Amino acid sequence: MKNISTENYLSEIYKLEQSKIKVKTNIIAKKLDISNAAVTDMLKKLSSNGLILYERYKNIQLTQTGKDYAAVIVRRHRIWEIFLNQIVGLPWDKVHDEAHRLEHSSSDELIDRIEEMLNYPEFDPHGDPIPAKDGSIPKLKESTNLSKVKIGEWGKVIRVNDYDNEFLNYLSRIGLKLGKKITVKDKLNFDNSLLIKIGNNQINISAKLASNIFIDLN
Amino acid sequence: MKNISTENYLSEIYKLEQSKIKVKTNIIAKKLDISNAAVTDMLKKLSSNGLILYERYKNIQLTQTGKDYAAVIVRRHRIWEIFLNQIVGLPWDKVHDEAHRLEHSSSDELIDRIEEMLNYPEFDPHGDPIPAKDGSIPKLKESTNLSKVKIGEWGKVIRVNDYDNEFLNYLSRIGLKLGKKITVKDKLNFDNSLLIKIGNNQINISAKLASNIFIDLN
DNA sequence: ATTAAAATTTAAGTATCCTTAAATTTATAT
DNA sequence: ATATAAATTTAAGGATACTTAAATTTTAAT
Repeated sequence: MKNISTENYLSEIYKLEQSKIKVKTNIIAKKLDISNAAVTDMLKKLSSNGLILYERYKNIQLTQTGKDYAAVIVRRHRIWEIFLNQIVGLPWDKVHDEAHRLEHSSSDELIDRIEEMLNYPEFDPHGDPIPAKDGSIPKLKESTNLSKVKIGEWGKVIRVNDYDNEFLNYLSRIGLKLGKKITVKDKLNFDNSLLIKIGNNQINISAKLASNIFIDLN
Repeated sequence: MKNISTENYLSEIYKLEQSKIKVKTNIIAKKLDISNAAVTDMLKKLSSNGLILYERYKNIQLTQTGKDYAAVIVRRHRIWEIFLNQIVGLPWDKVHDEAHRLEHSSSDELIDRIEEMLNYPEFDPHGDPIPAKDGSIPKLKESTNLSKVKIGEWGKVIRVNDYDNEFLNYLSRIGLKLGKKITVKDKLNFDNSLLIKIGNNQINISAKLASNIFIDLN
């Protein structure tokens, strides 16, 4: 176990790489809510520790060592999330923050044991894949951003972004969970909002909200 | 949540006070495995933060604020220990270290939820009492140090010290658990070791080992 | 009461990870 | 192509929590 700060940098960079987003000082600073200068400082350290490839003003990349280590952290995080959700019964919008702290404080033995208890899950409560012990990642089903779904089409929710607790809490309140069927009934050009049917309810959701929900189209 | 270091100091001081041991720089340094100078430094900070009463060269005492905060940490630790032992299935000698890390990374909501799952236990897997939310502590049954038990007497194990994993692991291997009946069959003046009967086995244990086991005498 | 040993504190310095402000480099718009 | 904006880095500095070495105070032994 390295220090918490290093672990946070590595897992943010890892998640950005996974989403095919170019990794830059700026975005790391925003994600970690610290100054750009602090990030530059740390990038030099991570680089000299062989965890990332870094040249001034250029994009950042994890080395294989960095990637392996980051996968361990992300794995810890996502296994904790399922555990907290399924076994402890914490709601969707609480598990992320809790898991974010616990991920730095648990031995591999504990994580492996919990993984076994959960019967080797592949996806966390938000639909994100859980890296296996060897670093391999379960394939995500192809998905469509809800904001791109056309009127009349329907599908099942397979992933939601987990950045924002208010967002997740709202999803719970409208009964939106992984696996739920959603039909797009209408779209307003005016504000790009969507009228969706979920269960027996029809609700209007904003474009921004829709863009954080991913659908397995029928 | 304050920082990890502060939490470690407070819970060590708290445990020392609970055991009626005079709290001195020296002993804190040993418990936390750091230099005396570092402890002196930190005591000044804790004092100026109103968590302890401290005068140079004198004994140290928690203030009420410090005591309340320490109880929260010790509570977190011991609830995690039971959870890890009973729900996750970690052995006796693994739970302490794991809980020691987790105690700094869990919200009160999580701890309360786990406490509920465990049906409000009063003692941790080593027999130590769990402070309640209001800081009150379940009364320990009166106990006798095993090394003080006379030949022919018997009783049940109600607490063991949790300082040393090798010790705990050895107890497991000889089948010694909380609640087990132990009879003292003989004592050797030569080295103060004891011959004890536990289950159907008779074994010889050292004076030092015995002094870390506490018995509810018949 | 004196002295030696033990405990404690002070002093000086280190590593980590952050800050703001200023300087530099890169990207974008026209 | 050039000006301007945006991103990034450098520079200087701060808080935290350690370290070792030296100085001071307390404790214990005689």
